[in-house]
Amino acid sequence: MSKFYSLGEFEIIVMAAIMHIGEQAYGTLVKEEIASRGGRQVSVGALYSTLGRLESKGLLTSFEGEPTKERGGRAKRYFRVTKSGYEALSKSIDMLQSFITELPRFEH
Amino acid sequence: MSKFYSLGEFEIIVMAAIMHIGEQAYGTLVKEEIASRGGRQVSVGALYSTLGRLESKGLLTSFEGEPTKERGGRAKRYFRVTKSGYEALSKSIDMLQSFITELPRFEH
DNA sequence: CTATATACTCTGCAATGTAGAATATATAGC
DNA sequence: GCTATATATTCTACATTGCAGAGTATATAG
Repeated sequence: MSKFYSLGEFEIIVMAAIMHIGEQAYGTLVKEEIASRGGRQVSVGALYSTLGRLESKGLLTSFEGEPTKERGGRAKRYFRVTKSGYEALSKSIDMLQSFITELPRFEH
Repeated sequence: MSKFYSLGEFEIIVMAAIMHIGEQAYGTLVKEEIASRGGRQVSVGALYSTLGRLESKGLLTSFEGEPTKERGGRAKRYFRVTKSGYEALSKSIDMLQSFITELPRFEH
């Protein structure tokens, strides 16, 4: 029986961003996806420490890729959401949705 | 200009639960609302420390109420979401929605 | 006045969130 | 083959949020 992990807010964003990107998901691209989709600034440190923690819990896996063709540089590390990662993400989203859908209007 | 607060996952749940309850929102009832709506177990400590932190940031306000009519006991402390609290909640929700709506299906 | 129900406060620690410097490693051009 | 530069990740350190349970306060009932 695998442990159930409840995801934090940023963890949800990172996991979802990886799913949106698909096969090409690697650190820097995830960072850009978050910036463009959510309009949210992310530091490299914030992102990679979260990626590492998610992987150590088995919610993500990663493998080495190749450097960028055009200009070179360090090799990419690609990330994939695992089955249990997807389950944790789904549960976290469902729980959140039960609170944030049909949120009552604010009355001063 | 008021500071913008990005909310954590549990903070979102607590704020939303208070809005769902409305005028009668006080600690123990919020705890029950979270348990029934989200199916999520919450300890008293987790809840009140979060309520206190949200209030100290001006996202919630509170005031003393009366004890339970039927059986007595300690007086309730009622909570209300403030205007800036609602704004922070809305922004956090919008950002999350931009990631979790139309989430791609998982493919092994 | 004591038993009990209701409700909140306190204390301490674990987990997540965040930033930016440091490091690694590829290509291009001389 | 050096050096400059672009690409990308790792490391280190600390702040904030999440979480649990014991402890305290205070009302009514009998």
